[in-house]
Amino acid sequence: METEFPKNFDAAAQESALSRLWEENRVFEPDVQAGKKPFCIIMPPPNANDPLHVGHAMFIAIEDIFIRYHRMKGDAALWLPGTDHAGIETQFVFEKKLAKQGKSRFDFDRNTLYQMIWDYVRENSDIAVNQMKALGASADWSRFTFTLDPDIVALVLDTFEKLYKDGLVYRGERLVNYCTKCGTGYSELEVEYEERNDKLYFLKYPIKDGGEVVVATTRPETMLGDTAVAVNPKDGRFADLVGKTVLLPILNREIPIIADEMVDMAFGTGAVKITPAHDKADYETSERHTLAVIQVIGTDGRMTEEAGKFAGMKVAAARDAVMEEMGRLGLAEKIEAYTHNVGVCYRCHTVIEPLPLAQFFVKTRPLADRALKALDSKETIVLGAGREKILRDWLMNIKDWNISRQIVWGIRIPVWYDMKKNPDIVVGFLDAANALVQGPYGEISRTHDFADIERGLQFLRAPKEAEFVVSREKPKGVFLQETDSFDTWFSSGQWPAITLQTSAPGDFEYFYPTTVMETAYDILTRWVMRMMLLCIYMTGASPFQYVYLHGLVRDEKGRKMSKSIGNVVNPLDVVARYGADALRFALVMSTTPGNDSSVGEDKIRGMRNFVTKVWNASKFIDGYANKADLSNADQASGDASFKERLMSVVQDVTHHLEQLRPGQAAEIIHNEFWHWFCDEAIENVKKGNVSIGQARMGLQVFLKMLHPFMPFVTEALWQRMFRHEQEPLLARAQWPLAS
RNA sequence: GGGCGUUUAGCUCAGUGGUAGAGCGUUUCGUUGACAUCGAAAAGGCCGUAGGUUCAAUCCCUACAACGCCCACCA
Repeated sequence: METEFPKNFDAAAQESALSRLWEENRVFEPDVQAGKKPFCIIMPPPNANDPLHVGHAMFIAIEDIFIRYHRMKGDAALWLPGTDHAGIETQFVFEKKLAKQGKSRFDFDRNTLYQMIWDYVRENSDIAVNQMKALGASADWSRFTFTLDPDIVALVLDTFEKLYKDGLVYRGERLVNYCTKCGTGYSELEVEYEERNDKLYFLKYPIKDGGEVVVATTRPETMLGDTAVAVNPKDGRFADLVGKTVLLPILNREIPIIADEMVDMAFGTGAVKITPAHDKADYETSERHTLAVIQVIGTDGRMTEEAGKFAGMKVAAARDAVMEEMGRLGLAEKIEAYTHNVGVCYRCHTVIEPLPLAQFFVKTRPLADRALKALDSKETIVLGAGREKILRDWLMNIKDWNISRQIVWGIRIPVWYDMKKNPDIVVGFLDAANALVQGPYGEISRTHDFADIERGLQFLRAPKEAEFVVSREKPKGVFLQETDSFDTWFSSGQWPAITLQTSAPGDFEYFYPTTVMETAYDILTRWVMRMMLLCIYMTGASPFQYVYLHGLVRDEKGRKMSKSIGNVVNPLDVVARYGADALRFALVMSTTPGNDSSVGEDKIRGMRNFVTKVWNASKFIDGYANKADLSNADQASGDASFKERLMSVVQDVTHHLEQLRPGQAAEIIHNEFWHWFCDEAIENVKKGNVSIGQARMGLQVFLKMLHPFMPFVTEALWQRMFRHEQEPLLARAQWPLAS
């Protein structure tokens, strides 16, 4: 006997039981068979230890719709989940935790620190996964992958070795975007620009033969590292100065006046101080004129020994001190207010300090050309309000990718230095008393054993000429491994290829290239582009056919969600109050790729009402059908037109899902179910114009169409009303055909 | 400075070469059993501005404006 039909769908009480039902029946594992069409989405891996925010809920809703639809269609649908170690973010969070305990990362040797973070991540790593399950994500959890799984790491190292052998990885000294607060360098993509109100300082530099030249700068403290003054060769005002020598104030260093096209005659005085170590344009100029590179700012954000008496001062203090000194010398001409854009760290918004550092770079030009070809040939199609053009723009103007990060939490670069051959490599390590000892290896090794240095190793800085060996095993002899680790995106950029190579035997051959990559547009370049670069290089094929870029979720007033405004929607709170189905539908209905959407509580409540509507309509049909005598297959005058309309809805919904338009599909189902099926058709059942048999059949069709969007309530109804028929689980039922 | 996107009902957003749509909000009415987490009805839009193409433009083209994003950037 059926229990009495409950008045409402109790989402909170039933969702976990329904999840178990699906998991027990292994519904989410793809039915891999020859002849079945593969459909594969690689889940964008959330940070392993982060709780979900509403953006995650968005990708889960959209991807789950695609996956559930294709599963019902009979495709071998694989949604491959995983999490990311998120190197910098995670280490940053962990360091904050350490700071609360009055400690820092420099209190621990690398291995200890790595192990501590590992434990911390492990402790929290189920958070994201359980929350995704709570949202109904029908991913194949049996294939779950973590970026630091040993088999994944092995493949990442393979790729590095291959790139190195192919000459696509090199070690080079460049001006690296360095954040002195985070203590690591970044690629171009992690630098943001902010408008700042600063000052433009006009400094007089005496010329050796007499006279002076005035230069304008926003950073007077870097004058200590000047190695030239440049003017434009076409600038008549300075024609007779080119080739003369300037006596750099304070340090009294002799530097040349050079002519270079890079100088804008109209800006400032037309004469520019050249500081190769701390300005990108100046660095390039120095390469053209073979000028010395003198680093006066260190990675700690303080002035170096090269800065003479300013050594040890922080940059801001040094700026004041230098200007004071220049004023005393009568060489400060004037100071103007000046507004310009300053590069800042994308994460902590500290001003980025360009510093000369030897790092590993990936030569991106040849990789980008192949990615462009994949776009040209439509091997990969980008959906998202014109964002393919932005991607193309990046690919056409791409710069080499700095993949070195000065952090512990990540995959350590498999590069080794023979310390006997490279005594000038600077090492820093914790000695027996846990004190940091640092200096060139040649000197340090006189007073410390190699084994002690190796054990307590904190960091190692090799000059760009240092010889190195690429190897995942420690070579025999006195070798130390590079202490930098890979940019997190170097491993996640290989994600579609490497996960499928490790998930299950045959997966790669069957599912690669994947069908859809669905993610937020704000990581188009950081992630999607990198995946195209690396996966095409690794496999020869672009990793996905379609890129579906969803927009950012904003609050009901269109504002970005932020902790300071206090408008952050926590998806789990919403699930607890309104159910996962309501949240999913609210996020998806009427969204289009590439455009932001606003979601407030009103919308979620409205969709919860829709869930209730589905429940109640089902309840009515169930009760009505039980009373009616279905055995004599009654018919009614409106049955034919009912079926016609139903089939037309099926056709529309299917069409939009095929076209990757879940927002449109959702809107049609919503409107047709509510305003046609309920408001008209059910009323016609009451009037006898439509037979209950037809309505019951229609309900089944609607439940199937609704299932990808709101899996829980529809499965609950299916189990109650239709489970005895051929299809025991709605999640595996056959998608309706528009016939 | 270059590029891209957006502009539709009070709000948040879909959509279409041929009398404009949804949710929420508003107004009026309705508590006989699917649903008040509801139903019926209604108000509310020269579909950013100005031109052009077309028999016909909210939709295609051009220019402009506002807002947003990406990139570049003169030290």
